[in-house]
Amino acid sequence: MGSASPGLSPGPPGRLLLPPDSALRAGLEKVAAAGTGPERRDWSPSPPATPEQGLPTFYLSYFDMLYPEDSSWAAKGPGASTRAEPPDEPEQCPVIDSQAPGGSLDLEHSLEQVQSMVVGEVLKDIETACKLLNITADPVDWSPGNVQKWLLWTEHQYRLPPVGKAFQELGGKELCAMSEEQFRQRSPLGGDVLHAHLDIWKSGWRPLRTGAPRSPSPLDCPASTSEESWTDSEVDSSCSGQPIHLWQFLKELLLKPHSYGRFIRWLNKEKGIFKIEDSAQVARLWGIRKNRPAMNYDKLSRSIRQYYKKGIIRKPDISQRLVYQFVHPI
DNA sequence: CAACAGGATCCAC
DNA sequence: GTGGATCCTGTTG
Repeated sequence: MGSASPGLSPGPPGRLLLPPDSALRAGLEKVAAAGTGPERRDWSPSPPATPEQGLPTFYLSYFDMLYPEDSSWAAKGPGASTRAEPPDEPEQCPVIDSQAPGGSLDLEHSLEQVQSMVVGEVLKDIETACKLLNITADPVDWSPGNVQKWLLWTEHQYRLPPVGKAFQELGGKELCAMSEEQFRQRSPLGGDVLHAHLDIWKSGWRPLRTGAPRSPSPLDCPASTSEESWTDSEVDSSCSGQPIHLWQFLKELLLKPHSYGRFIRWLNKEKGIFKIEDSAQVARLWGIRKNRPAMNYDKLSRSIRQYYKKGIIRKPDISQRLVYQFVHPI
């Protein structure tokens, strides 16, 4: 890893270039600016959960795809797993480095590709959050409980200071009606960023509903085809708002390595063996999903152990700490 | 000390 | 009844 995303300096040169009419663009740029400015606010009171700080997860997750850690993005086929760096065309990222003289057309095309990739990732993340939180994509529909879930989630994802209390009792409609200034008043630290995130949601949910042109997401409902093959169809529980099972939730996290790979990841996907890298974080996510603020790994692991009898999850043959195995990976 | 195993109880659906 | 959540005791590495 080491160097932070090359060519992604916060200033105009590395700015996200989204379609000019895109409301998403505005939100993204606001969020990006808030997170990467020279006077970037460091409000995480506790030591960050993950080592590779520097950029907020928001940024990281969208640029992970440009410099993929997980092979899924590289799409080199199912076999090319683990962290073997993609040997071919490692410089897929078309940004910056406009060395090629007269290559402006190519550059534009490349930038368009990057834009659509970023927008696609934003939409995918919104979808994922919808599923994991069991909320609708349109913030206007949110109940006060949904709003709190979203706040918790966003705080957690983008390491914002805790602001949930400042927005208690607010429904989605009220939230959406609030200006950035009002956000700032309620939450001087991070209120503006939160507003920007909400902006993204407000403009982002539409394509999800209307089927506006965009690349299909592996997490679309109903389950679509992707290299994630076996997990997709089974995991897609939360589309209909049914209560999600723990094993489904775990698989959903495993499906998004570029978002949750720091918390939980496959050790051997074919065999269904996975490792919980950050037990506290996984438990916390599960708690958010189930509205159980007191959730911890002790309780979560007890629930996992209930799966032993049911033949859903077991300990792998060589038992290791925090490593479990899905009994029926296919 | 954190992870692990599993019994017991409670609760929502 | 099912699927968890919670609490607990005891074990293990």
